[in-house]
Amino acid sequence: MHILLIEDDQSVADFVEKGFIDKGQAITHAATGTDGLGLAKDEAYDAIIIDRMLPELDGISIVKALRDEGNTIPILILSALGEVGDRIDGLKVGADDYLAKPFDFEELYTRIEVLIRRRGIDAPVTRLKVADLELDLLAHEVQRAGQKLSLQPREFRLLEYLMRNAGQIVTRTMLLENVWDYHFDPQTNVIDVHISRLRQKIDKEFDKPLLHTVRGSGYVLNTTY
Amino acid sequence: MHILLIEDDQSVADFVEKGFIDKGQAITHAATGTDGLGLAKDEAYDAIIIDRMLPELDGISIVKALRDEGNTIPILILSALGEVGDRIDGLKVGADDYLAKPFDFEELYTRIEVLIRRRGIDAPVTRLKVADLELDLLAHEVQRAGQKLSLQPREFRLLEYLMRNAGQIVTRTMLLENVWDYHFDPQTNVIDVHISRLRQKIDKEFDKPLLHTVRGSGYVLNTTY
DNA sequence: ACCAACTATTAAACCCTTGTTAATTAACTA
DNA sequence: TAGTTAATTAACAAGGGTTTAATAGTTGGT
Repeated sequence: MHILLIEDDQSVADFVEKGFIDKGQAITHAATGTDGLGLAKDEAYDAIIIDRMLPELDGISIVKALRDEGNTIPILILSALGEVGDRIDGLKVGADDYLAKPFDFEELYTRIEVLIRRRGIDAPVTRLKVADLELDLLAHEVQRAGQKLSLQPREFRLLEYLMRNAGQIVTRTMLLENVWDYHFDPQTNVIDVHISRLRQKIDKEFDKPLLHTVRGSGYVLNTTY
Repeated sequence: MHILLIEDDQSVADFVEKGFIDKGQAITHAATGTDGLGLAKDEAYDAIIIDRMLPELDGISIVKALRDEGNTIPILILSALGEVGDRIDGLKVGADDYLAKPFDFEELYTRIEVLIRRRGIDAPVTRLKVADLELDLLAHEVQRAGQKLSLQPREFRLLEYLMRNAGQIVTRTMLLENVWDYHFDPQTNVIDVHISRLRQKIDKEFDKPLLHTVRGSGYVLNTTY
């Protein structure tokens, strides 16, 4: 995971940074609210830890700014303020958790883990991604390198199955069972035909082919096999 | 929202119950872990507040039991234990938040609000439901009263649109625009034909019809119009 | 290098979905 | 109640997606 820490107090920042690094996690530190907000907007972090009291742009304003533009990233507010009212308004404007200073690093770390875990649990997979190939299960849309591709229903199901098993060899029997709902061998080359058509759409016009043949076994979808 | 409180200390329970009632929220109180776990499994709550120390079945075990069977309901642990290690292991086994006694009610309430809010943000709509009719956008599956129905692609889009606008009158023009992507009048009765076909599948074999005609205006999907 | 087995491509046949038409039935209005 | 309009449904036709089948191309082993 990759965390963004927005904290002006260098000693606190060092303490938190060291902790995450020791855990083998990536962390980026921004010393001012303005810098932090910029990073939060541009980069893709898994969660943000924000100090409530910051010069120029304070923590609450950063949370508000991010939520206003539809950003749903998990946010934990860090603060020295002890009053209940103060604790609460960070949460009210859209933060997900609050921790009072001084805090124990293990608790901070666990709370961050919980926030990220919860996000993963609640958000079902609606979009599959393999390299620059993306499949949106809700919109029923496929894109490669940003450009839309129009697939037929069966091609879509085939690609979905291949993407769900990306990196693993998918046998003909697996395809027959899961994409065609056949529980017998049709004795024809239906699969070959559809693989061929799929290739023309997802690989033909692009540099690196993603759909590879594993002779004697089946197919794999992967960047490099 | 409807909260489940599992707490053996009657004075704490009264305090929390009164707070939620004052906020106009529903709350159910279980005095033992066993009762609480039973309720959590049977009823559909929006969140659970569990005391960590309980006779017979303790809080941690309840969390573990629920998570083990795949229940993802938001859980907040309440406890008198002050040690960091103790605080953390509630979170580790699957709780979403922890609050130490004594606590301020406003903080408890806000934290519960946050847990419920986060769940709503992260979970995109992947399943539409109108009465006993359910449509799964991801699996592309339709069920009524638990039994699968197989719809054609256009029928599926039609039903999806009707369900997204359930309770509201949907005009022919709206259907033409949104289900057929026609921006003109085809001068035929395409819609009528598809409505008819859809009715045969979703209403014919069932007691109460859900798809109603609003003469001169369009159609409505609803239990009682 | 050759052969056998496997895979890829193409074109045509087939079948299913969709849209049209038209006849029937129901609902509203005078 | 008759006349008119709107809605329902069955049958047909067209178009397109899917499968088949035939042909060409690869790969790996001897």
